[in-house]
Amino acid sequence: MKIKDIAKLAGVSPATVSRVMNNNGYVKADKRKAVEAVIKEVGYQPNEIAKSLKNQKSKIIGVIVPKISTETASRIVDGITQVTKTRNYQLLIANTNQQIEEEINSLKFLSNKLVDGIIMSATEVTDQHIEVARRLTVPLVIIGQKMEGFTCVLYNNYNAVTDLFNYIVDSGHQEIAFIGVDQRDIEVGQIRKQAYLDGLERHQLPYNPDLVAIEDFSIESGYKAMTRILEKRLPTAVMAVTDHLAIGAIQAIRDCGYRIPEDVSVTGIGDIKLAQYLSPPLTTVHYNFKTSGQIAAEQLFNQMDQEEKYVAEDIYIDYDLVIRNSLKKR
Amino acid sequence: MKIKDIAKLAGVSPATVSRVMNNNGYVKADKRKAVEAVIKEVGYQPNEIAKSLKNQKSKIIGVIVPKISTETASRIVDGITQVTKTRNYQLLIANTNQQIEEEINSLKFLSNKLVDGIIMSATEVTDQHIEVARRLTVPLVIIGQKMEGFTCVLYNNYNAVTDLFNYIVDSGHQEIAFIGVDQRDIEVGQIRKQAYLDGLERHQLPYNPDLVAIEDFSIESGYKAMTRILEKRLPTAVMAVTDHLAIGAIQAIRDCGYRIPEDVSVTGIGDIKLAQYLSPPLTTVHYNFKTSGQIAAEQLFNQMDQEEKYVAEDIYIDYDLVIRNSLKKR
DNA sequence: TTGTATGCGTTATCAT
DNA sequence: ATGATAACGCATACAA
Repeated sequence: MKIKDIAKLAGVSPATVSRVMNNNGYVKADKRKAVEAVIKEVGYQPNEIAKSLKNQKSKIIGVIVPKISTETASRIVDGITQVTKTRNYQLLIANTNQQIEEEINSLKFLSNKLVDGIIMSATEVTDQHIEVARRLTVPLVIIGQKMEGFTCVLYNNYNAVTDLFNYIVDSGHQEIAFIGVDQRDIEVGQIRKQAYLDGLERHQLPYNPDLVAIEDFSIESGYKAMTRILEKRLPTAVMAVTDHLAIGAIQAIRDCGYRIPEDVSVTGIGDIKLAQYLSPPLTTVHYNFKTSGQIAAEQLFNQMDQEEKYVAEDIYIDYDLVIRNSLKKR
Repeated sequence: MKIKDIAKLAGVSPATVSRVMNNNGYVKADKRKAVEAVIKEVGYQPNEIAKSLKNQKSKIIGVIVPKISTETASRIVDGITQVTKTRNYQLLIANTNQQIEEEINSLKFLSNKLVDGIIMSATEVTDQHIEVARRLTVPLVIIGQKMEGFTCVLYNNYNAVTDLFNYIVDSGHQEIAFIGVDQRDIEVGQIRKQAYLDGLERHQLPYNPDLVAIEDFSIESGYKAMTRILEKRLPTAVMAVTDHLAIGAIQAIRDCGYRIPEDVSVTGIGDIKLAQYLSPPLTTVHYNFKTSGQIAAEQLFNQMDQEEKYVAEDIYIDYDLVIRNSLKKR
């Protein structure tokens, strides 16, 4: 059923039907009523693709995430939908499974006039990313990583880890282990580690490579990393760069017969929903991922709305230290 | 940059460019090379919307979920992407926030030739759902609920709860509380409860309304429900219809000064990723949500591929009883 | 106030 | 083997 058919049934021209559908232009009350009657009668719904082609916009926002089945990603997406729905925009999700190549491809593909703007939650930013991003014909907002020349929504990782580190030291810990991720992830792998190293130095604590382990993002990685550390030395506290890593570490510590937090304290970062329901509840840093999605979407719409060149800006999301019982004062 | 421009730059007709892009029709090697050179040169990417209009298909699958920021939903979506990517299909996500109306709207909207097929993860199926679904011009697959006339991917809730109930009774429990959800959710609210009731009868256990509480899906709801039950009576075991409800219940039980599982045993359903990392690790039923997403997508493609009327079928997803330490033998 | 006709960017049909 | 052109369904400029 297309606009022509409706026109015929209502005894008017296609243009009139279009005017009724979009509520613009002049159309007499009786014709309008006739058209509306037919529309309701046959349950006519316009072809969105044809509209997109004609209007040169799809009312779709592309979202690129490294892995949708992750609490972080799904909360970001939730935040994005929160604001896109007020604008009647739809979300096209590209799940890249942490494959850099997939990410680049999605970036290219989505921009082919399929979407009006793109939000990308990134873990790693390569030169290739930047190159493709520069060629984009639609606005792009990045979440989670810094990318020169684009609006980025960032978590204040350095300050967060610093605050957390200070709190751990203030609680009387001197042997603080660190479980991190690959340095290619600038924000999580590099900055969080740097804050740890700077923390050691600031408190005149020695750097001990035996207390540092680098792994992937999974719970299992946390387990492996902690196991490696325990083979060499027993720290009094462990700082993991994500809650999942912390959970794996806790498991490993228990499997070695130690108690938490009596023997070893553990902290995470992220404050996943279940962090407070673990036992002991996890001391961590709360990031409001949903908010970051909302802000990214708002920024994107800002760029889409204004014709002139926008000014890229970095926006830092607030964080909160969440003190629970997985860390014990000594 | 459109096909016409490429044609001009390469000194050929638009038709030839199209042939090169799609690798069909005849085109001499030298012309092909010329066209390819220009395409690479200017980084040409075809307009997907125009292609969709012309081809009468968008290569987009619509996915309707009640709440994306939920482990269940995101794992289902993950499964769907797993198979859509092999077909070069994109995913359009409609996050309905558990609003029935939003669900209906999405169903209507997505079908307007915007998507080639729809997968809907449902919590409640109303007459309105069915009516709109029947008018759909694209195939539809339902996950999680039964809907007459459509292919449904279902969790075998009755059997799962029955197995779990039997296990609880076999472990020596007689006072078994039940925390459920609203009956409008047929599968989770109704069938799981019916299996509980039938379990009582089969084992000649009395039905005690004081031991049954109905709430929403959240952890907080589990807490509230359990608190209400504890005000009246102390069961030896609690069966919650989701892991989140179980987690809330555990919290409530502990806040009343009881130990788990020594004083009260608790079970969940779903086996969220963290279930095994709780203390005590949660006894639950494992559902492979990712698999259900994959199967739904495969079913959808089956329907999209064949021209003739397909036969709606119900597909049940396997489950596994996962015995952990939140339930104690008496 | 309404209708006719054109074009959005692509593909496919039909000539050549 | 290649090119001109119509058509996909809609919105809009222009004519009436």
